[in-house]
Amino acid sequence: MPTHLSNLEVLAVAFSLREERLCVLLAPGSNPACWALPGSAVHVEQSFEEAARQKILLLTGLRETYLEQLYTYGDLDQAQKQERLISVVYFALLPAPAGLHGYTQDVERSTWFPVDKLEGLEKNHSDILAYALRRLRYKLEYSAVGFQLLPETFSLSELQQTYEIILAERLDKRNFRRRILEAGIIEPTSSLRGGEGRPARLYRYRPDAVAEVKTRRLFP
Amino acid sequence: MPTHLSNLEVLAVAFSLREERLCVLLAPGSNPACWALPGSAVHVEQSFEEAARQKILLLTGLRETYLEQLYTYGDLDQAQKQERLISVVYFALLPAPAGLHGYTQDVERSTWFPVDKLEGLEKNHSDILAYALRRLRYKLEYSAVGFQLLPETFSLSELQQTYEIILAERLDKRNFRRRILEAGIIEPTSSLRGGEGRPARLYRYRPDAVAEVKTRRLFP
DNA sequence: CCAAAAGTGTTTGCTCTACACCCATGG
DNA sequence: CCATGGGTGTAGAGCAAACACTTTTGG
Repeated sequence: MPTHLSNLEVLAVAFSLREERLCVLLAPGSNPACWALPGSAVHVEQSFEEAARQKILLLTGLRETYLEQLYTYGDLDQAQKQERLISVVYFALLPAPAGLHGYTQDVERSTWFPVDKLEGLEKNHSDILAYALRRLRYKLEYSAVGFQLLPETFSLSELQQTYEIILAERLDKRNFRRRILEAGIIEPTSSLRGGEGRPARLYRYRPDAVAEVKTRRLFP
Repeated sequence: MPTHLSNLEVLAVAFSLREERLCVLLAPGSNPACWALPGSAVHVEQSFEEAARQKILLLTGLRETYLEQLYTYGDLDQAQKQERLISVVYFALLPAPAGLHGYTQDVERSTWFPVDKLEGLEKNHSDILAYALRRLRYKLEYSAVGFQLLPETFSLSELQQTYEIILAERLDKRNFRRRILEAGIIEPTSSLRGGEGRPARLYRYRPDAVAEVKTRRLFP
């Protein structure tokens, strides 16, 4: 069986909320005129997931993020046909700093870009991003990943805002609360958050309750 | 950036119906006491998907099958830590020959095994299979892959039987028909199939109607 | 005419949706 | 006491589930 040379990288499509917009983390591409999904070689004795996690840690300082394998591309290099670039793409959700606003980053010149108006991405990366985005919206509907984009505790209004931003549609407040609470995936904490208006009860994710959710769609 | 040696293979988890049971295609493993998912090296100038398709063609004679990438494993070889085996796993649905019975194969000594009582699989392969099976059941609920396991034309009873076998539960005949037909994913042909009892109208898949289906679950 | 499988509607309960007002706090 | 966002219930519509008999063919 003939084998051949291949290069291996992991790519990360990392989403987060910045100033009430869904953003993706991009780094300068190999072509300096383009932005690209952050990627990294996989070191010896490191799993794909570890490599992706490490890259995200490096760029954002966040270690414990939601991470899931998305797809693996293995197309041949157009120039040198003998050489194949294997890109294992991971999908990550990073918590927004409290209040949906927050930190900026300039490690390796990577930055957050709103997903809705992106151009000048490196070849193929727009397709990968579009796929990841579709997957995110999809997941939000039948699974319960929303709060992975929020800090450890959050109000129901913040959570609803998150869903609205990603799904790009308005949701009914009462229905939203009922469904999320009935799904049993979050639980109230004892603390409140003040601000303008009446203080909001803060909730936290119940890590034990992941499995149950898949039964029915949250937003059919 | 340190790179290192890696071997690349594609694996196929190919499902089909044999004698009213859901079966998976297995080949002799590298350890001769074990069965394994059929795999193949990826040739130069061949995409992952082409490699998977070719392997299935070789083992079953079927070329146009439903195929989708499932997951990529890249664990380190336990023995030689410098060496990594990258396994890109594909998920395939093969049409049963008419009437849910059918052809046997003995190419490369590969055979069909019912998924419900499997043992003696090669390391990791049971997990991969379990994952693929979960995915199949899942897909069946919200998407419309069921008839990929049937021949080109089929009766509604056969289709229902397929769903019942895979989901391992009984479905109501009238409700099943209504939903499938309302989903608009199949259309009646002009032919009937005789047999015992009243002849059944045959249906065919409408390839144009894939996108629509995702809107709502077929079996909530 | 009997056996065997195909085909067909309606009622009931439940779930989703739409909708408007009171509550708690800070200034 | 007023502005701001947080929090709450219900009625109606639409969808899903349960259910049994008639039709067509072959032997």
